[in-house]
Amino acid sequence: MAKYSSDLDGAFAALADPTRRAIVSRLCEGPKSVSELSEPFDMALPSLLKHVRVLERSGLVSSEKTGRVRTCRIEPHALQAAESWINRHVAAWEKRLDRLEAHIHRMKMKRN
Amino acid sequence: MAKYSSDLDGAFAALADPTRRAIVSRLCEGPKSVSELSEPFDMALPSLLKHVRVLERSGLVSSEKTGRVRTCRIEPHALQAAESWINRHVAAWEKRLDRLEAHIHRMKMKRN
DNA sequence: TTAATACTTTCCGCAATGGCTAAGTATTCA
DNA sequence: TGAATACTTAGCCATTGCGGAAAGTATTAA
Repeated sequence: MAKYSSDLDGAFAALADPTRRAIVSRLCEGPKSVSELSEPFDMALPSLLKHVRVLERSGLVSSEKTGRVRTCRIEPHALQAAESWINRHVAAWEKRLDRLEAHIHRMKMKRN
Repeated sequence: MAKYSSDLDGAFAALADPTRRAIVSRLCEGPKSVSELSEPFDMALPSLLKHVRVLERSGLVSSEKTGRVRTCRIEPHALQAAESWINRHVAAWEKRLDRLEAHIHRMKMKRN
C-alpha cells in the first residue's frame, strides 16, 4: 500500500503546526490578505509569513500579489491527497478488523 | 473552526515522514515486531525504533514487550482524529464553493 | 553456561523549524 | 512629494528531527 509520495510529506508537515491549521481554517472561509491572516495571532508578521510560505510550498495554499497586498487562498488538492491517504488506511484497518471478527466467529462455530 | 487540539500536532507530524507512513501501512495488515517492521528498510535498527517511538507518542501506534520481542500494533483513534479534521475542512471548503456558485448564479439571473 | 537474538541506551553530527528584531522595498494616500 | 501601509529580506538563536555507530541489557536457544 501507499507508495512513497513525497507530496504528502509536505502536506502533513504543514498541518502539524497549530498556527498553520488555524490559517487553513480561516482560508476555508475565503481568501484573505497576509495582514488579515495575521490579525488573530500574537506573532510578528515575518513569523506568520513564514507559515504562509510553508503552506504554499506544501501546495495547501496559494497566493498572489496585487499592488502591495498579497492575497492567500486555499488550494484543495493537497488537502484532498492527505484526506485520501488517511481514508485508505482507516478503511484498510477496518477491513482487517472485519476479517478478524469473521475469523473469530468461524472459530466459535467450530467449537460448538 | 478547530480549537488548538495539540493531539493533531503529533499525529500530523508523525505522518509527515515517509518511513513512518510506511510503518503505519504495514501495521494496518496486522501487528508486527520491531525487527519485522525494520526488515524492508535500509536503516539501522535504532533509527527505525526512533520512528516507532514517535508513532507511539503520537498515539498512532502502541506496543507491548513480551520476552525480548516488542510487538507493535496500530491504534486507530489518532488516525481517525486526523481524518476528521481534514474531512471537516474539505467539507467546509466545498460548502463555501457551493455558496459562491449559488451567489454567482443569482447575479446572472439579475442581469437577464 | 555460553552464544545468539532482540531490542535499548547513549552520544554524535548536521539540517530544518519556529520564533524574534531590524532594516529594506514597493504601493498608495494626502 | 512625503508619510503611512503592506509586506519582504536578512540574520540570529534555541530547539527539534533524522540519521548514524557503539556499547549495553534482557531473553532464549543450544
